[in-house]
Amino acid sequence: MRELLYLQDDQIKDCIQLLLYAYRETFSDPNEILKKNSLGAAHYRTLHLIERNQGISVNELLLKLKITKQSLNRVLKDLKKTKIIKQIKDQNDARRKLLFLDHSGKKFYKEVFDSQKKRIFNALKNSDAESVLKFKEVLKKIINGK
Amino acid sequence: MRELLYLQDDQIKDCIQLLLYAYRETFSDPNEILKKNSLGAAHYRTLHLIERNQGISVNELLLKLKITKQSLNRVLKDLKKTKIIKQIKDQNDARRKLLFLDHSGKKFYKEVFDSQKKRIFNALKNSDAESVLKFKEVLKKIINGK
DNA sequence: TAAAATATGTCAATATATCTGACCAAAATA
DNA sequence: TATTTTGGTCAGATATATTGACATATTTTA
Repeated sequence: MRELLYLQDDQIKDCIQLLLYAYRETFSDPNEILKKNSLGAAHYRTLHLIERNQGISVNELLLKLKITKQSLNRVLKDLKKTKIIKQIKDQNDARRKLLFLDHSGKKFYKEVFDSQKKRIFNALKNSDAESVLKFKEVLKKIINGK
Repeated sequence: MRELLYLQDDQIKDCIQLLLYAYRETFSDPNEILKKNSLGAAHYRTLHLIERNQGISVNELLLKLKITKQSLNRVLKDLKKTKIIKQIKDQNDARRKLLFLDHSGKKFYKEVFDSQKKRIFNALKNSDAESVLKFKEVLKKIINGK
């Protein structure tokens, strides 16, 4: 069997370290703005998913976040109180409460996203289209992998 | 100016989400083994860096981890107690205490790393060398970016 | 050599984000 | 009608981090 350089342990450890740093930097950028609004990283992760999946139900959100509903509820309560998100009963199934960005939510989301966007934008700007494509492909394989 | 598709907000949001998922999955794999040894993710992050940088000092470790020394000390204390790491005085500067894997550390690190390796290994195995290269390049740009 | 700086460690209080487990109510479904 | 699904809540525990104060040993500097 051919020895593939990029499959050696050292290379894999490199990847793991890069992933750790990239995640940490990307998700620490919005902390300042979040803190000013008495919110934390957990609120942003949730907000991000609601913005990307307007009308998502609580259960669906739980599956994506992989946390307990007790944890999520603390976050949702804070986001509702500050009018960042709202919940609307599903017409077809009144048990389900669908989540949307609320009044102050759109402005707030934009603000937080912009603080995080720069880092990714610059990285992609300095890469060619193909690199970005491959970058995403490998990430997807990691997510679905094991 | 040409409109680059991969620089649009939606694409950037995609990247952010992929990064979040990839990080979460990769760093949740070792949790089971860690828990069995009464250790957590923080211990592994530290252990990983010590393995990759044998002989690193506490201060250098702090800079890489970006946490306070009080936080790090809890982690180091646990890792020393269980003979996973050891500290040896720097010959040239006796204030500095250098960190190395200890007796049970090598075996334990291997075990934990292996639990995390599969996911990355498979992802890279199913990618070509160039993709892996580009993947790492973009990650590096994200880390150094903003 | 005395003073300042550096490297490490510790104590205490607090914040945050998560967990487990128990329980409840409304609505849909079998 | 009985069961399941969806959402919410209370209480207590754990893991990881913070701030701020202080202590000790060692090295560097004035």
